[in-house]
Amino acid sequence: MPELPEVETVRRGIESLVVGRRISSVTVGRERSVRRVGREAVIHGLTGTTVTTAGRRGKYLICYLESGDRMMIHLRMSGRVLIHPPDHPRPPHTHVVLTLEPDSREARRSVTHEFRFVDPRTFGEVVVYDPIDERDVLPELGRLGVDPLVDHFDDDVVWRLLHPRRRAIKALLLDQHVIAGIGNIYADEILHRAGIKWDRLASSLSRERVSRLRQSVTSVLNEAVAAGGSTLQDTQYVDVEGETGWFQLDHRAYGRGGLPCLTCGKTTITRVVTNGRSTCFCRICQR
DNA sequence: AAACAAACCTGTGCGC
DNA sequence: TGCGCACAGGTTTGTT
Repeated sequence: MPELPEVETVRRGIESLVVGRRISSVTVGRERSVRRVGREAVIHGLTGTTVTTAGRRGKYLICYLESGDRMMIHLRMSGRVLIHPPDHPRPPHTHVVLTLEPDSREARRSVTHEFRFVDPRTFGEVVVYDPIDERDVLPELGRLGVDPLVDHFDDDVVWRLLHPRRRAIKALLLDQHVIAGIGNIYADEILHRAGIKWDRLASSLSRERVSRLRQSVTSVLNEAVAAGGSTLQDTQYVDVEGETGWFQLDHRAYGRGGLPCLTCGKTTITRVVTNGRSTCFCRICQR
């Protein structure tokens, strides 16, 4: 579910509601959500400490702790972070709960809250680790590609990344080792706005078209972050306060198979399935 | 190098 | 109303 804009929205929520507040207790319901390091490491690593900074790379959330350790959260398909008062009913599939002490300096932090990691499909995870062990515990972090909003991301960078590769452009956009943070929704939106068909080989695109693609990546992701991400019909994705995003109202391709193309108005959006993943695009606008 | 399938899980929506 | 099946935002691993 959550891609870069949704994860960034969660990161901002943690920044405003969690950073600086002591974690007084930790409970882990489902071991699977902490499978990487185990229940004890998560409980001992978090109890009594404080999140000092909330960071993100691609779809990985990384909270820096006062103890020197770090907490990595990946939401995968169905994970959510919710920050609510203890008397607010815990949703089903609440697997990890951190109790946050009040912070009298700010009204919305002045009472106890629970930081809840909720995840029906349990693909997501919470990892607490010493940064010295990062390479061993989270080897995939070291293999992440450039983050379009965190790293330097200009036409030259994107050209060098894409042009050498004889691979369908959508597959490259989705490849977290190349560019980190884009998933199925935003890949379709980015390609639609760039006017590029999903199966074009990256090596066949001109510098001008790669430049247009880079602009599309930047503008779509920034606009989506500004809108608080995309919440689809099932309302799976919400921010830490339970609010939906709004970028789905600006979708022009994703989920619009059979509906008119809002850009050209001359045809309908085509939906194809490859590798069990759906792709929506316009046969006229995208070539 | 790249394409593809399967695996990890649960919930939802659809057709019958 | 109930049942079975297809399908869903991600990522890794293994096979062609």
